[in-house]
Amino acid sequence: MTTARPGRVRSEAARLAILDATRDELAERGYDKLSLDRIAAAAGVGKATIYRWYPHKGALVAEGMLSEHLLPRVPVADTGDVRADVHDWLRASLASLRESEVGGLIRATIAATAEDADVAAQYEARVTSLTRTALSDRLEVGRRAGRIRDDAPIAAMVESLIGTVLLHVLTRREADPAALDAIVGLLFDGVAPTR
Amino acid sequence: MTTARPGRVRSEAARLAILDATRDELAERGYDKLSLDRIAAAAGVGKATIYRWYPHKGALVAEGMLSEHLLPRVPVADTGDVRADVHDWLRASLASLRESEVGGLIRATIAATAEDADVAAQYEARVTSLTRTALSDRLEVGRRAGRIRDDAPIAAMVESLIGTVLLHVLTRREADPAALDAIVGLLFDGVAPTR
Amino acid sequence: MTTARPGRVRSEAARLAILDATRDELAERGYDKLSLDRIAAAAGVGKATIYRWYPHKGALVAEGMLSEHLLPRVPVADTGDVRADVHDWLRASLASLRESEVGGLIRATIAATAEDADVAAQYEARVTSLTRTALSDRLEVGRRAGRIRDDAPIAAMVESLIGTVLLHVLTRREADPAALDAIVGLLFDGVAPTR
Amino acid sequence: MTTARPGRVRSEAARLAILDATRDELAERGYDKLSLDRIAAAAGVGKATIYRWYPHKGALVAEGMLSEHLLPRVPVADTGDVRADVHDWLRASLASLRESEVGGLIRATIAATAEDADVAAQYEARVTSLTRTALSDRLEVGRRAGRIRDDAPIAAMVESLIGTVLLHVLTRREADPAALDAIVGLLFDGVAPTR
DNA sequence: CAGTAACCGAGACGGTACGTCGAGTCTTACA
DNA sequence: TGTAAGACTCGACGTACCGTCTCGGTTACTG
Repeated sequence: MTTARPGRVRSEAARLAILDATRDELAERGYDKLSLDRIAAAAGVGKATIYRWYPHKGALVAEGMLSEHLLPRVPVADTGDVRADVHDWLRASLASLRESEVGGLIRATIAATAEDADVAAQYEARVTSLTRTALSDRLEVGRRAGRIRDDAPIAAMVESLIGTVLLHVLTRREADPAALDAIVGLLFDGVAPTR
Repeated sequence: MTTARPGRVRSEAARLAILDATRDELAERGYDKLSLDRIAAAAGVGKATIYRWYPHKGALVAEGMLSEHLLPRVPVADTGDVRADVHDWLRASLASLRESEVGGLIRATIAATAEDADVAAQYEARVTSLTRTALSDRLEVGRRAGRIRDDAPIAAMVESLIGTVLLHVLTRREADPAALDAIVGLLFDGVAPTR
Repeated sequence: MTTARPGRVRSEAARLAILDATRDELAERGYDKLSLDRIAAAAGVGKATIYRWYPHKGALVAEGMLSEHLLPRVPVADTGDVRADVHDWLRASLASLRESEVGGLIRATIAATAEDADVAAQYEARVTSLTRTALSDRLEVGRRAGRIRDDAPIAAMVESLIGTVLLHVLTRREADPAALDAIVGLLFDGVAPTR
Repeated sequence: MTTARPGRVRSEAARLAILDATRDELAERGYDKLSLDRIAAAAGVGKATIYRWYPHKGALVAEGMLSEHLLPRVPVADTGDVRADVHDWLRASLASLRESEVGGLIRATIAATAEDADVAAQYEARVTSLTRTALSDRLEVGRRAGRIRDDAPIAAMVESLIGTVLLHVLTRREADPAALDAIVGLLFDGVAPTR
């Protein structure tokens, strides 16, 4: 039951213009060079309109991230072959970073996350958790199909996958196919001598 | 044969005071709230002295990082048991983040790395590479000792370990002992069914 | 019909605080040691507010001068005796320089005038011209009363009077009464032998 | 008997290079934009060398002024006709200001004089006094020749002449020939009705 | 359908920090 | 001892943003 207060209603056009302008700024200049003056000007919006809805610079970026406005999702396929599906997800994730706008956005996001605990919490709860769940679910299916050991540490594997992507983003490295194979091999087979 | 240019020599006292003040500011406020005015004041140094040696804020942070001034090193022990040594390194690394100053510094470092490609390159070349080498060397010894398969993807394993630490830093998570065990188990044994 | 632009209106309080602080700084330290940082601090105003309205240091000083804020006016009396009235004006003008604040302000004004052609033009148009007119008018009345020759070079006389005051300011000299008499005698009687 | 102290002797080349560079800077940018860094660079001299000999910026300018390095002298001729000689001096003085370098230098000098009492005193004692004496002497000769009244206020006349030149410099005005005639007429004949 | 409450753009405000430049001092190596 | 070079502290410059605050004006619910 919406309260229906009196007064003018929030302008959706302004909201979207702000988020679009934020995304552009973030991709182009990064988080700490983000300027609300510039965003307001680019969005054709008064600065006060931004501050009416977002208390901090961080809050604005957080909203941008957890909407569709900032980051593309990389889906986890299910072809029946877990190992191949994980491999593909990893390859696709690293490939998406090659598109310069996506790489810039993710790095901006990481910077925001590093600087601001609230942003980090939002990000974890509403963005990373989706990826985490998607991977977990796929691995769980693989386990039930017998492609993964019953007692396998699935959560740890998800962590490793995400951590690997993160490290590649920060070090701005290429996604070397051989290295990809090595990672997937590692996670599935481990390094210990054959038991 | 040093060139012996004319003119006053660079003040080592000023250099150290600047790096100390930078570390304190970084730990306390993070990378994007870093103020060179404040650093200069805290170091008892003119702002021009900072800019004489460091063209960007990023360059200053980079120098701070690759000296002993910013980050503690976590050594990799060799007790004969690779698995335990890796486990200990991971536990110690994650534990060091609990000390609030270290956590703040690392997050500031990550932000700097995300925002500035030069900083990232420096960091990779002079900091991460040390850890990477230390871990690789230890694993290599383990391999020669037969505790690790001959064809094991050691480089990938190192990546996974560092990526895991990174992800914990950014998400500000506790180092849950069970999760630690899971990660080490994963890396050594993989998730595939027993061959 | 005033244009009524959008946006917040200019703060009159800030404008006056800036001019007052400028006057104080100018009297105390002179034109080239004038610091906009100090003015802003003394006026309780952001530096940007000064720069928003005055593009140069010179423009600020110019505005200060042509308002009542910087210089006192010395009136030209009309007692019926031109010679005495001019004498009094000259004495009063030179006397006012003895008050340390006025002397400092005038010297600052002269420095501003010497350094900046725009300031000089403003000063001529809106300050000196008032004195020039006041003296001219009084002398013209004296001419009509027959106390001054019909073909007397009134404009040149005004120039001489102002130039004399100026020279005293710059050389920081006392207003010697005998010298005053001599100047007035010179201007009325000339130096040529009696015709 | 020169004392012949030990050590290297003062470099005359450096002294002259400094004064030349000072004159150029002063003519081009004026007193308050004078930069000792720039002077030192232009003169090929260390900044310390300037400060060894001149305690303040003002002292350097003062020395420049009272040497031949800054200002041209306008001589006072003696053709037998005082009135014409004074007229010519005034015309030549005002004409010299038209040369842009001289005008700039004089205005810089005035600014220096207005800002710094020491400079003003030096200037009065070593520059203006020369002009003052030259004019006084010529007028005195005229008096002895009967072209000027015995009781004429010669000092006041000199003041008026110098004051007039000063006012023209500051107001950046043309030397209008008719105005020149008027001034000379004023000083010789006064404005009072014929006695 | 008039009031009025909440919104909107524009843009000025007090501040903080930026990166640069200049003043005046000090420290080298060399002459 | 004097000199060129150049690093030093201090402080001002003029610009850019921050987050706040009026302005005049626009919706849209409410009495």
